[in-house]
Amino acid sequence: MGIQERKEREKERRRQQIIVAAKRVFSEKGFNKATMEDIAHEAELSPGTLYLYFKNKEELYASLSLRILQYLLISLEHVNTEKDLKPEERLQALMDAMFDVYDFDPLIIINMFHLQSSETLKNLSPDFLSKIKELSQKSLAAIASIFEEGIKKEIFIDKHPTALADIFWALFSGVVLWEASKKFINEDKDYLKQTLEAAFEIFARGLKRPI
Amino acid sequence: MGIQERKEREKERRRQQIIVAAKRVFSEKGFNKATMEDIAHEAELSPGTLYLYFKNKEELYASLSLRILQYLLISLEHVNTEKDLKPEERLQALMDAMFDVYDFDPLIIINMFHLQSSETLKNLSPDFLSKIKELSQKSLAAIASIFEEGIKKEIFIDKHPTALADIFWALFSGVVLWEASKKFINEDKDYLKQTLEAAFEIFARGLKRPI
Amino acid sequence: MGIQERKEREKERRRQQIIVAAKRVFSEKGFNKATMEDIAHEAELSPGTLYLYFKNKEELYASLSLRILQYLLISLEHVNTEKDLKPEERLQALMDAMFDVYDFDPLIIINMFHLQSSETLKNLSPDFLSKIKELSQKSLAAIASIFEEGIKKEIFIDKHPTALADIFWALFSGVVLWEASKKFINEDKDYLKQTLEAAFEIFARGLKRPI
Amino acid sequence: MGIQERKEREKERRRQQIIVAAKRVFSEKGFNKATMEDIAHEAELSPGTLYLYFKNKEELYASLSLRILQYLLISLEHVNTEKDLKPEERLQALMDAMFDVYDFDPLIIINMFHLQSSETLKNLSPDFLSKIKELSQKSLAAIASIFEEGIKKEIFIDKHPTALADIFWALFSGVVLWEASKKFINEDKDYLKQTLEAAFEIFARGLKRPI
DNA sequence: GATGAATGAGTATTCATTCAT
DNA sequence: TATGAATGAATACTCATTCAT
Repeated sequence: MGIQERKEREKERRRQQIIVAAKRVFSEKGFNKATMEDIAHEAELSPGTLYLYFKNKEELYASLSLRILQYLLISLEHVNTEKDLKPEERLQALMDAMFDVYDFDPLIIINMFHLQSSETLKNLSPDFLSKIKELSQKSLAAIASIFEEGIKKEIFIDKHPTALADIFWALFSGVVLWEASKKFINEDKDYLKQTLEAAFEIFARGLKRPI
Repeated sequence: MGIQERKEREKERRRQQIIVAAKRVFSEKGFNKATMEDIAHEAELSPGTLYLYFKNKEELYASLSLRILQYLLISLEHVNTEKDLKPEERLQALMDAMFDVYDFDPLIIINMFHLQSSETLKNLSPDFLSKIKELSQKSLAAIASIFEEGIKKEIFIDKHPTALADIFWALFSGVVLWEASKKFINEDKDYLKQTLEAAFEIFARGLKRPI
Repeated sequence: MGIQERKEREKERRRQQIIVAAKRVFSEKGFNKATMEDIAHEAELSPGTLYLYFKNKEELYASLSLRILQYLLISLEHVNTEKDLKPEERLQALMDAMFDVYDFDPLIIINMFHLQSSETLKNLSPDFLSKIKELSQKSLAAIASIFEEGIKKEIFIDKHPTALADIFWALFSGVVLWEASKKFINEDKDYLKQTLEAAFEIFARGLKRPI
Repeated sequence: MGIQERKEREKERRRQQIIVAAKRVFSEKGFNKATMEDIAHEAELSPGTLYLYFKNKEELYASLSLRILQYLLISLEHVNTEKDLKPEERLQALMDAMFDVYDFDPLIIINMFHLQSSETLKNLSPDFLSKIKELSQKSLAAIASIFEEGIKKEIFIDKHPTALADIFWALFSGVVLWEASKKFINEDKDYLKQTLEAAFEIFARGLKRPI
């Protein structure tokens, strides 16, 4: 392992160290109330150091989303590349993947909505922004692709795969957000999994071409 | 009309004047960038006056949500009180009502999510908060009630009406938010209505008990 | 006196209050080391209030220059409008005026050089900037005008009045700056007046057309 | 050449390398906007290395002035040591020397004024400071010495040579600064040489004892 | 000597909120 | 009631300088 490579690795470790701290602080306080000093403190670094690794507060926050988008895309591609699945089975695999992604980071949807606010987008560097867009589009495309065979074989209803992907994603994110909201308002227990399961069940049935 | 009552009416008019101005400013700039001075200016009042009618910036913003929640509840109750509708017809009426509510104020969902962030809730007065919760719960209950007959008659699947209400609401808000997001990222045209229609179609079919 | 006018007057008083405080603090610490908080403290106001009257730190500093430029221009115009002065007498009046301006504010030249740095100019509002330029140009023109008659009557050498004005101003500002510098380096006594007098004497003689 | 000496030479080369880079960066960005990292980058060194050769940013900047002061002093001494010059001729040689020094580094005066600000002086090491003072005083003395013979021979007016040196230096620096300023404000062309020539002409005539 | 990653003190500016009038 | 001038807490970000390697 050359010196160059070791440095690169060290640098990546620092980034992760900061991201982990940022996630903790942002989760607890939300974007606005969390200060860079809080995060630096949590990461046991000085504020200045954060800026060696992230352009600004927005980009640090957005990095959390980037990470999850990467995880999401990999999961989705896995669903697509699995062989010999019937359309219904592949749909089931998609749903399982979404549960998995949610488990990996339950803040996924909240992060992503913050990310998409126009104010935030303005403060990101172009490079960063295009990475986000690319991952975002690929993920959607991956979801769409899952529906394709089913549509072609006339098992699923005759909609454009992209439209189905939008609806599927909207349903997923809607349930996640809504269940998070209910917690704030009703201080209920966490029904996320159950609701999501029921939602997916309805979606799956609604997706099938009526006989 | 007594003096007391006239004063009350005058006061209410001021509140509305401020709310209208606030809506314009918040829509244009978003919560963070909008300043109380902006709103005061738009309402042709002084900043101090705003605080005679609203406890603080958060509560002013939340008032926008309150207003729409009231509209929503009335619409939903209307769907419920209409007589002689078959479950499928009532479901259709619900969907139409949601389109209508969205037209009344397209920012509905965005407002509501801001409202539900824990940061915001902390700054609201208890009175206000309970009004919100009440309306919120009543609305959900109204939606749930729409499904009841269909479930009883075994036309709709056998889920708890509240669960179906959650899913329906999540689907609606998910689509609204997601389509808004896509505009930021892809600068696409506005496909909201189409996506919503397709989503509702799938939902309606998925809701029906399989034969 | 109407309410409007009284408010206007009150506002102007505040501006002056701030300017006086700013002058004290900037004189003592220089532009960079002086903080807005220092100035606010000196003015017995809060930092925020400074920004109600001045756009930013640069513009507050520049206001000091504006004030002196106004004084300078009035003095110079006075020299020009005085009647029945022979060119030599008018030149003498100019020199006296410069002594007077220096007494009014010995930091005049130092302020003005800070003002003219390009970094500073960028931070000024266009309105402010054009006021500065206008006063600056008028002052130069006023000096030039003082030389005109003498040139026409062939008492002074045959140079363009503007060129003479430049040289005169350069000599004045050069002496002021240099004597200020010497104080820092040599901690000498203040020879400004003597040096300026001698410099003016040489200039006056050099200005006369050789026989 | 011993090892010691070779090291010494190597060290001096590094200093020059840094000074050259510093000059480029400071010229382009000014003192405040120029960062030590900029300079390090320009010198193809690391920031830390700069501090092995210069105590701090101020002293690095001041080194530029030191360099030009050395050049100035040599030029002035050359004027003094030239033999068989009549006072008027020696005065002319002085003026030529000043043109030459300006050509060597047009930022000379701006640097020197920065140098003389009290803020800067506080940050210099005593050694460095006394070098500056020494060169500065010697240069003034050299200028004064140029006038001496002319005064003694009653060709120049009867002022103390040091006073004449001050005035001469003030005139030179005043013109340089003023012409630089005019460029910022009026975006005029560069009239420096012309103005300086005219200024020197007036000075030379004013210096001569009236008959 | 040279490096360059890490430091952390330092500050202009904003804006929700107040309160004397 | 209404005003709007004044407040002052709060914070992202910079960059000269250091020091372990």
